[in-house]
Amino acid sequence: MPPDSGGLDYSVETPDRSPTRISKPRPSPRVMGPLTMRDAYSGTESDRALIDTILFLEKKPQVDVSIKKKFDRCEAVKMEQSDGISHDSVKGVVKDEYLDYGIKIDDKETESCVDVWSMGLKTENIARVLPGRIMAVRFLPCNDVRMIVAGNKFGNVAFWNMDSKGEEGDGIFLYRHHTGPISGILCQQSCLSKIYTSCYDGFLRLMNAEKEVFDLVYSGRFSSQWILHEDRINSIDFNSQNPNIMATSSTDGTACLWDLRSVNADKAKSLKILNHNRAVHSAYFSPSGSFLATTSADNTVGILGGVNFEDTSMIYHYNQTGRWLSPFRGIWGWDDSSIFIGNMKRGVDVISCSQRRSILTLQSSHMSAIPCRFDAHPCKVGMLAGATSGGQVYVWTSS
DNA sequence: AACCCATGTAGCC
DNA sequence: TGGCTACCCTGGGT
Repeated sequence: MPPDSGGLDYSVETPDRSPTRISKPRPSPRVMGPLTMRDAYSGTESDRALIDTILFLEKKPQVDVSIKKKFDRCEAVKMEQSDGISHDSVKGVVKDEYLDYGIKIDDKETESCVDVWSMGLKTENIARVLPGRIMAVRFLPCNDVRMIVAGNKFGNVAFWNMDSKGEEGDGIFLYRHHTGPISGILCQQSCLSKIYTSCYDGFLRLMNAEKEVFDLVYSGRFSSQWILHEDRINSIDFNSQNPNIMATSSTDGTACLWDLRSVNADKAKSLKILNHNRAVHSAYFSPSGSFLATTSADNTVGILGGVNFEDTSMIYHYNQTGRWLSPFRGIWGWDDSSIFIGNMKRGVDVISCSQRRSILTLQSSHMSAIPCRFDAHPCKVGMLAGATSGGQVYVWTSS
């Protein structure tokens, strides 16, 4: 998080409507639930999203039972050629030197900390956790429990405890958390029980997972605001080395780098603008902070590196997801070596940062849908989650 | 400004 | 098994 709150008003308000737990009953005096079809069709809750959710809970097995094979080793497909790479500049970085942005350049060709070729998809690591399209997926940053948090377009949030197989509900707990699509989920390692969710409805909610208490922490009121883009902002990311440096991506076709210290002034001026030909759906810093990866509807993934991110490489990657899938967003793995991004062939392309090209595709016959949104486990290297528009979550692990 | 089109998934028959 | 339809309300083209 940036050191400056950016003028956001964090005062707590009484929620307009308490989010409601809708999974199988578990004793908790603080929340409503479980809901029934009668609830769904009567009173204020009679909206389509809730009905869909109830129907899903009543009818659908939560783990795909059609899967028969026990274990499917990753069918890694070697990319035949480096398609459409343009190397504008991939050289000339200065080692061990702090530059204008306060970001240390690391040009070492370090060995990747994970063998991406060994990443595989086990059937027990596949589950349908939600109805409808998953908009955001996150691992709980915890070494002890493999817990996944996913949010869908209806405003539901699911918790999937991957370690509680065979238990009631297969370790999947579903909450009605928001009234619109979940735009983001934030879990912090320092306090695992606090999970923030943001929503298209303008609300930011904090869930205390231990007590199952939900609080509205932010309701869209600004004491100040910045106009950074001409169109919708699709992603915000902060540099791990210098949290004053922020990256945004926008439907206006640009990804921008900002210095929050100067953005606080009247006029916002970006440090750098990367122009794409179409909407930019993500701009994420690499774990070390030395690189920025952008994903755009113009069918490119951009990698910015070098001194003040002046070296730009545009890598061809087909990103036309159409109307029913969430746009792809290339995420970084566990170091600066690779970027993971979904493809339209029900696979996950792994882009090598140093080679500036796709080096392999993770594929599996058990994937019935295209994974669009991803998260790399912050504690477990090689554990990657992908979420689909059908509510499934796939979790790859490396051997 | 109005309209049209493509896109993938799941559930139903 | 396969064909049909609802979903959805984007983003680009005409």
